[in-house]
Amino acid sequence: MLEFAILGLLQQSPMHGYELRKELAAVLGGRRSISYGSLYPALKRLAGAGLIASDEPTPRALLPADAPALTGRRGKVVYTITAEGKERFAELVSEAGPEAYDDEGRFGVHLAFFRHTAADVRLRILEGRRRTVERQRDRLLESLRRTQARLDRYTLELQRHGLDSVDREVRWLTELIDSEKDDARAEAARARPPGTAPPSTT
Amino acid sequence: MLEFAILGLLQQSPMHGYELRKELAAVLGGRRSISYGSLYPALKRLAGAGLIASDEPTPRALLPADAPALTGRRGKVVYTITAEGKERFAELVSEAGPEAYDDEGRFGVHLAFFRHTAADVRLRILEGRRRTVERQRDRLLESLRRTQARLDRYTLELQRHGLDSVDREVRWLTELIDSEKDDARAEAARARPPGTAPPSTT
DNA sequence: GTGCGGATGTATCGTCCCGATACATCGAGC
DNA sequence: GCTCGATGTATCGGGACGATACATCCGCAC
Repeated sequence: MLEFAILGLLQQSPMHGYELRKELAAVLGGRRSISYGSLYPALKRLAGAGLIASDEPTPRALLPADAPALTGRRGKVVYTITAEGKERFAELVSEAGPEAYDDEGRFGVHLAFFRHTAADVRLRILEGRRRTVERQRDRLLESLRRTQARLDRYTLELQRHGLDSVDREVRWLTELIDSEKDDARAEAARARPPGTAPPSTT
Repeated sequence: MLEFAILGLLQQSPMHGYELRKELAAVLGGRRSISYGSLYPALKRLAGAGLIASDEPTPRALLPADAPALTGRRGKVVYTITAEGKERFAELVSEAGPEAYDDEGRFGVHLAFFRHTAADVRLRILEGRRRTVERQRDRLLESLRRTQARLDRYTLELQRHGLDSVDREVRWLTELIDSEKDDARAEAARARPPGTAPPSTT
């Protein structure tokens, strides 16, 4: 997931770790952020796989003679996506199976890069996510139905809030899906000569 | 966090792993569940620390003579909380610092066992959680304000939904806090002789 | 009556992720 | 002149997760 997000961000422009972390936090929706303990190993893995290149500039070049021996003096490391990295990103961006929507974080990353995703894949991911969240809601409802009586106020309140948030997510996804379908219809109408019958909405 | 939840559940009654996992999922709000890859190591840690005892019954006792050699035949393992475990749980339940509310999961567990928590600690945890979530909201708003222009529809939509969910959580917490304060007032009124002046609401 | 799927049940392994921590620089404000 | 917070790179230990393996029992369909 992290790898995916990193490739997506580096696709836009080269960055170093610090920027990457901030952009990542924005992409992830702001609620949960990524730690350096995840970021740097991920960058290493990506570099090892040849998907990104680390550009380590000014390793203390053109120094005055009184340079402090060899203190750490780490230079900024700029990461750039490679051609293989772009290929890999294209692959990841067009995956439409459960791995694209079952995990919340992963789904968020897909959504963040939807502008690089084909329209039909977008729709499948959104609908898949909706199914996943609906199943969560059903499980929650079921569990609430069975245990409601012997729950105290706080647990009940927690479940209620969870249920509410799931409901809202389903509604949100439905709006997105509807708007996607509208776009698709408009697109089809644009490509079709006027007066022709529109295809049925399956 | 897991340890905390396990102790809380075993406080109510002894269980084996499978039950524990299901109850855990309910406690966690139903959205994210715990895997065995987390559960069993946690149980081992707790047993190692003497906070729970594993009761491994019927290790193939009273078998007919034609018992199948020594096939695996694992017996059910029932876990029981020990006296030290109860002490530890009491400690955990009364912690009111950031560790109680900064992490969502941890906060959820605290809430789930609020009936074992003193009223003043409850209030401090709820208010701490609200501050944490409000800070998340502020960061999100700030980031939205700065980047709004150059964001595409999907990213924007994701942020909007995130913001909405944060807002809802703040409102929910406020309701809980108000209701806690009402309870506290009622309690104080009950303990106070009629006609005495109520304490000021700080 | 038999077989098959799904719930119950215990457990491990590799991989990834996180929090804490260390180190280093630089601009702003006190 | 000094401290505080942002910028910046990096590691380490511990913990969580997904995948996987294995075993039992029950009900339902064929």
